[in-house]
Amino acid sequence: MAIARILFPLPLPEPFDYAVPEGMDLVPGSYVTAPLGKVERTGVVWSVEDDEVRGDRVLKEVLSVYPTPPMPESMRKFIGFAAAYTVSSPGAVLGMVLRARGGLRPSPTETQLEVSGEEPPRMTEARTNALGAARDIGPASAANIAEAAGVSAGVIKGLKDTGALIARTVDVDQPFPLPDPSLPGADLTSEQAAAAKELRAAAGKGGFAPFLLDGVTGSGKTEVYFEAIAETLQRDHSAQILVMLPEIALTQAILSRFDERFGAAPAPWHSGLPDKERRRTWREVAHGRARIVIGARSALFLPYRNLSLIVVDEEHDGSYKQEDGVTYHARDMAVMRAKLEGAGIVLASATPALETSVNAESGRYTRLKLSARPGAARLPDVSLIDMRTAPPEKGCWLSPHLAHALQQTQAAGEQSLLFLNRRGYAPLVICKACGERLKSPGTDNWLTEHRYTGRLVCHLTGYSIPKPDTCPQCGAKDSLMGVGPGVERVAEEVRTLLPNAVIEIFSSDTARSGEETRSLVSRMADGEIDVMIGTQIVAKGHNFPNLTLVGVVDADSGMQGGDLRAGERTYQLLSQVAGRAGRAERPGRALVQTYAPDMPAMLALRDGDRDGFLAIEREVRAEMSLPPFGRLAAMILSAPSADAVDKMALEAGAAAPHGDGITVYGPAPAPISVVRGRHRRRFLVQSAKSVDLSAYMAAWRKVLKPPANTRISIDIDPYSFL
DNA sequence: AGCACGCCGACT
DNA sequence: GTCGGCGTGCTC
Repeated sequence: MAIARILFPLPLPEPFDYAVPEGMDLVPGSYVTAPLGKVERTGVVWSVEDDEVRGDRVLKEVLSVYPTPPMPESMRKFIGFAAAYTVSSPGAVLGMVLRARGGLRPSPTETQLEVSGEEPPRMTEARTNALGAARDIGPASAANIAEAAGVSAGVIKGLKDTGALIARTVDVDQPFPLPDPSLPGADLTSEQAAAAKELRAAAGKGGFAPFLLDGVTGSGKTEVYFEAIAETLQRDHSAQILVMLPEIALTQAILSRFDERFGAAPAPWHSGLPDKERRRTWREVAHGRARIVIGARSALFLPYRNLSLIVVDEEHDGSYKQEDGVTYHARDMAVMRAKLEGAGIVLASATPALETSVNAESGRYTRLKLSARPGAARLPDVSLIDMRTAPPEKGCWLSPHLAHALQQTQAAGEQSLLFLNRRGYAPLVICKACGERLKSPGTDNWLTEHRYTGRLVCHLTGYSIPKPDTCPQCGAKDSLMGVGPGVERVAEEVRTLLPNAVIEIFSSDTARSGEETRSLVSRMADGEIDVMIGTQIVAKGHNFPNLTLVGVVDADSGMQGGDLRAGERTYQLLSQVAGRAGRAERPGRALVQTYAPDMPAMLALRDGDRDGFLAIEREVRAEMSLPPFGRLAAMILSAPSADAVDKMALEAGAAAPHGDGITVYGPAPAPISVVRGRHRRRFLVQSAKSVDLSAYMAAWRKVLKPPANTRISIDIDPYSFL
């Protein structure tokens, strides 16, 4: 009897053994169902053993096999690798792969009707209308035809019975149209053409080949990697290509650019995709029929049959780091996956992560540089405003310099963008009478005042209350006062400064839906808005041709929190924001307000000296053996009470195995020490580059026996230190 | 992840 | 005296 070892999409430590019924054809990678406890579950065959029965245990039998092609070996290896690296179980990683259950079954079908050309024996007005509608909208369901014709379902049925309408069964999920790589690409500058040529050469050869496409904002990186996609499609007629984007960039605009270049929209994948589309994309990917997939980080875990090229656009973007559940960095995992698949990979960015930049310098990645913007567009002039010598007036947040620039810009009929990464009106509310700082219950987080909605909101937990009239602490009336700037307050200041200007706030509060976002972006692009005030949502990829002034209200705010990437992130964010200015013919300028104009990040930003900035950052990290010159991992313990978590942390610290070149720091309260009523403590573990830190963390985790209620999570390569 | 088993509060 | 709350443990 054959035994199948089946991995389930659950956090189980290993695959489970099942008997293979006589005549069932199973191979490693087959998608199957099998009884697990009381229920029937879907899993993947991890191996098939021709052996006799294992021990004396009676095994349950595999129930059924799905018609989906088996998961390729490279994918199974990738799952194993990802589980070991992230210190989670292979089943948990498989859980990320099998998130569209319906994708395993064939497409649901629908009965559609179309006109046969035959005349019904008796014609009525309703019948004429119905046949007309059926002719107009083509094959459609009975209900749709009835609605389009404004007749009842009975009329449609009558026509079907006479043979004037004929029914056929069609799949609800249609395959994606095939991309055509032979369509002409955009006209490339000589620099773009040179980069495209190198990518085409590598894509034509096939095999693992990592590139860093390092191009300033607006230099046309997309057109260049389109050429690599075209070449890959041409070389291999079953090749699949994954283009990853930060979640926020998955807009209609990028889909239409693919459509224009390849004559077909790509298959989309992201967390907000409706079930029906998710199922369709999953199925088409698994069958190898979806050729180009465009998706957020989770698209890396789709079951491609022949993944040949991965593009990671905006590779430095923080949203590639998955923070809960299985914590992984999609860019790093993508490189690993490309290696296992023997696929090409292109990391594209205007501000590459230090990790990526170091890999390019060491020659592990080939760097392709794009230094010019096509046409007349120039990078803006950046100047720093020293807020110590040119402070704003009391109660204001814009220095006289920036205020003046806003007035000039409006007078010239051009647009301004103010950037402040703080939602709401004021990030802190205090009581003038007793000094109380209002916090979210059970946490240390300040409540942010939102004047537009009249509420106080915790941005971490979502807790929100109407703004009280009296201080909850001392009861003083009308004593609560917002402290510090948010976008709403800056908008108020601009309204006073420019009474005739059209001013809009662009933040996750004002752009809740795709519709609202599109409307704000298109109104700005069309010049209908004079001053846009936005949070980091404005930093990404929008093209505003008439925008000539970018003001950064508080460039220092990103530097708090003391994590190792603060300087890097600030530089990336600010240079992206500054890059919004001057994308068309008009030159742009960026004014950056800072209290620390001597910081390397600020000086580099002013001078456009990204490489100088990276060089300094690199020294610091190398000196301290921080990534990418060393490794980091975090272990976070949480429990309902501070006492319980402290006790557990003490035991965990004592149980940490000794390891050469490994230092364990902590326990310390995690930077957000209380989340949803759970108290958290964190260990930070640092090691040399050569150490297998995942294995160390796994060994440590294994000797810990967390008491009831305490939970342990491990984060390899922590990014946010929160 | 489900789904069970298992021990303590408000109902007929 | 039962119904049911969700805490803990198992699933080949």
